[in-house]
Amino acid sequence: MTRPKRDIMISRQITDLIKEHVADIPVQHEISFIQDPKFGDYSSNIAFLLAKIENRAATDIANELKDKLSKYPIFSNVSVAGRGFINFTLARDFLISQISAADQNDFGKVNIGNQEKILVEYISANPTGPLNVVQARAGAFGNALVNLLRYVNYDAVSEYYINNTGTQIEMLYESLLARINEFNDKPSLIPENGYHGLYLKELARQILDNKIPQDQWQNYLLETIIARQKDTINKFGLHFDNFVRESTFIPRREQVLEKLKSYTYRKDGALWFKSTDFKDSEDRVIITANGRPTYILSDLAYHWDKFDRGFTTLINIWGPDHHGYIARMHGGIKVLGFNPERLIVIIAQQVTLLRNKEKIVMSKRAGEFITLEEVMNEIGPDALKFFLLMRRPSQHLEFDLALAQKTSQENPVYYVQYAYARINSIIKNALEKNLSESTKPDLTILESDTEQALIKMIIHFPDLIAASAKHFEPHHLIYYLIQLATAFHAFYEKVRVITDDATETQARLYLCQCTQKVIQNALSILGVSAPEKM
RNA sequence: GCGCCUGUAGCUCAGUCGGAUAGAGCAUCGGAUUUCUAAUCCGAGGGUCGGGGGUUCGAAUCCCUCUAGGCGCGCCA
Repeated sequence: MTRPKRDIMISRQITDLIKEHVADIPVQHEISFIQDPKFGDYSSNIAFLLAKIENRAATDIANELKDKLSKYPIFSNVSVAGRGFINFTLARDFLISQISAADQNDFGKVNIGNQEKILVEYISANPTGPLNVVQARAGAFGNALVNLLRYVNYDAVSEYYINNTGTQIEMLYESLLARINEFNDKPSLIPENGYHGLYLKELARQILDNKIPQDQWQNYLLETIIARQKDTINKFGLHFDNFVRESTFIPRREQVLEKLKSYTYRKDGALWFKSTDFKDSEDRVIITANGRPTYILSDLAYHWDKFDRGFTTLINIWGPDHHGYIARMHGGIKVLGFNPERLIVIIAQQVTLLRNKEKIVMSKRAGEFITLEEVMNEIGPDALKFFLLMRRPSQHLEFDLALAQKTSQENPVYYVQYAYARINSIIKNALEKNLSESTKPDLTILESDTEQALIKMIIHFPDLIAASAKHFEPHHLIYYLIQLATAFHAFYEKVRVITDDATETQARLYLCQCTQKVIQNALSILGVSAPEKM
């Protein structure tokens, strides 16, 4: 007998039942996961919304619906609370029917994206030095976001844009020359806006030692820095589908200029883009008085190319110093003939690093910064990612490196990973005792409070994924993982998995496996490893 | 001066985009292990959601205003 495939999202299943009694469900309708179990498991705000439309009391509507919805066997209880909430408690049989889907490797995958092509561009650091911690944050976030979008069926692509031309690159080269002169005992002065980091001194040494011909210095410099950045990215565990170079778009700048023509004017020898027509605070130079194109010209060419490649949504993750850049980009994109709303800019706010409560001021150009490499070496890529992803991107983030190390024992990443490792150990023990997994364990015996609570957390996973993806907010997964781990640890303390009772053992092993799969799926979206043992 | 972000427990932060008695971790205090990993569990205390006004059935959330902090404001990126 075939039945239509049931939706794995609890919220959708409940909504479907409400739909049988309410013809038009307002878009603001929400099924929320209730944290406090005394109210139930999920709640609906439908009565409030209908009250406004029908001009009736919310409690009356809620009570009517309650009577109608109570008859469905998926609920063990439906109640009305507050001024008109409808609260649902899920029936045990229903929980069991849902958990039986949770040992699938793809559990939690829901369709939101419909294979829409979406491009996520992040980090895109200038190839002028080592990656820093803000870029680490953008990196951890972008990587997790791409994974999350793919999980909900977007055709998501990650891209890193390398600004390998322009004034900054020349400045970098001049700074290198100064360092080389330094070694050759010639007069040397790093330009005022140049790069003072010691890595350039080290590179200068390398160039001299390897007797690199002078006409290759600039290329050697750039390629070395780019290679090092990529190396750091790999060590941090980030994956990019494409690395795109700004130089690729030089030919296309002309076409951008052509399109922008009616929104440009000459002043003081420069060519200006009338971005104030698009809510920018001032107009912007696109060709300088000495004939150089500014950054935005290439960037517009690049974004034009993104749209040409068929992406319908572009997400850019920028540092806080770029917020003033958004208006002109949106303006430019509009003039190019695309919908500026299709470019979504997420600002990854600043990261303030402290060491022993003292702020570390970071400026790449001044050469004072803690690199991503250094932080990673101190606290490890997993803990660093987890930490950076815990905060929503708009939140300014501060953490003390000394503290992060000192409290690493209580670090939430270990708490979650420990749950995974614990389960692994249990399963290993079961295998050693030749307890074969039952394909159809009798799950009805999972009736204790901690078991029920754990099941509820597990089957909520698809809803959590959907909500996180919808708002581009991977940080919800962190809080979910901590809750899930809490539910598991509580279960572990309360009941024994491997006992003399075969039925009980198999049912509990099954629950462990489901928990483990969910932890694994969530961690892998975040880019954090799931260790077999700790 | 203009723009962006932030202000929630002692500390670091969530709060499913307007919903119920505002939550978690850390820290503090008090308990738990002869059994599958104590990197664990159970419990307690701790709040004028920066202040004020407005919108409505209902506001930490939306609007206005004040205030505090951070960042940005280049013919750099």
